[in-house]
Amino acid sequence: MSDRANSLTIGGLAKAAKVHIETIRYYQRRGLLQEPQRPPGGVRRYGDTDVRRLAFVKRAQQLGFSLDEVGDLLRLEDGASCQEARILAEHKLQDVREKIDGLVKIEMALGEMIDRCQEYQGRITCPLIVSLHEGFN
Amino acid sequence: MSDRANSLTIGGLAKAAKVHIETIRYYQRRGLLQEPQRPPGGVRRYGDTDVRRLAFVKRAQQLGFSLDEVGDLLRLEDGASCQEARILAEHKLQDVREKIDGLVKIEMALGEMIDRCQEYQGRITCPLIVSLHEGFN
DNA sequence: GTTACTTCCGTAGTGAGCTACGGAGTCAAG
DNA sequence: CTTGACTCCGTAGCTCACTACGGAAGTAAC
Repeated sequence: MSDRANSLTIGGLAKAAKVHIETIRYYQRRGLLQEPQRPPGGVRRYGDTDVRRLAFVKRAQQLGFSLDEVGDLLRLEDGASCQEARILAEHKLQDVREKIDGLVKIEMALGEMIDRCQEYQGRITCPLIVSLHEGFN
Repeated sequence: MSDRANSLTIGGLAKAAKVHIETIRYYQRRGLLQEPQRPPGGVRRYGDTDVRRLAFVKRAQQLGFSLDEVGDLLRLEDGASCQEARILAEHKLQDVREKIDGLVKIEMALGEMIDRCQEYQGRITCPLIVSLHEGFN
């Protein structure tokens, strides 16, 4: 709606999208966000499409896509290549699952170490340190 | 055992500990690994204690400790301060749990997106891209 | 119309954890 | 004793995603 107005300066866009100005400029340089025409002797204006695009980038990032991959996604958007987007997402899903598995192992190891530390409190050798020496799995 | 021999050159240590030579030198610069005396006109030699220390560092890293934190841990080791080590580990455990929670959310979101992509295959608008625009939670 | 904030733009710096480079010195095999 | 691999050392570069800086031009409020 207010998109046609394109009323935001870069600072307003930054606030609306909750990112730093420099991040916007950085995304423009990386080609993730287009730079609006600058009126001669004026200042660039942004609108809702830009706010939405920033939200898209941030959301994809949260989902574990790197900025390069976000770029791919944005290019797919125009091409409507659902197939390719799905393959990208499937790879990401696998990554995410592997990360979770690793972290769960770490969680268990840390938990055990802390428990043992609790039990043996006051002894000369800290079981946590010993565990670190021994390795896990 | 072969520790007293201290027979390894830096290359041998790197192989034994499965890290790059440059990583060893980097850890020495960071104070995580001590540099053995260099015999005049000779080459430094390393032993099992060094292999074990590298294993310690790598393991702590796997557990999500930064190299600075590993440094703390190594200092605690000598001081036998179990209490402090436990506090460090408890903080790390919390971090790890938060990371897991975030990733599980992402996992679900990605899974759903892929499912929808499957269903709607062939349509003009890719549901995966649409999801990315909508946000999750 | 003056003051004070923004924008613009390019370039440089940050942090974490390495990785590479280059030239001199050292060691081990044959 | 030569050849070729390895070590030493300092410094520079890398990746990722920003973040900061500085000076000129534009804009908004009073």
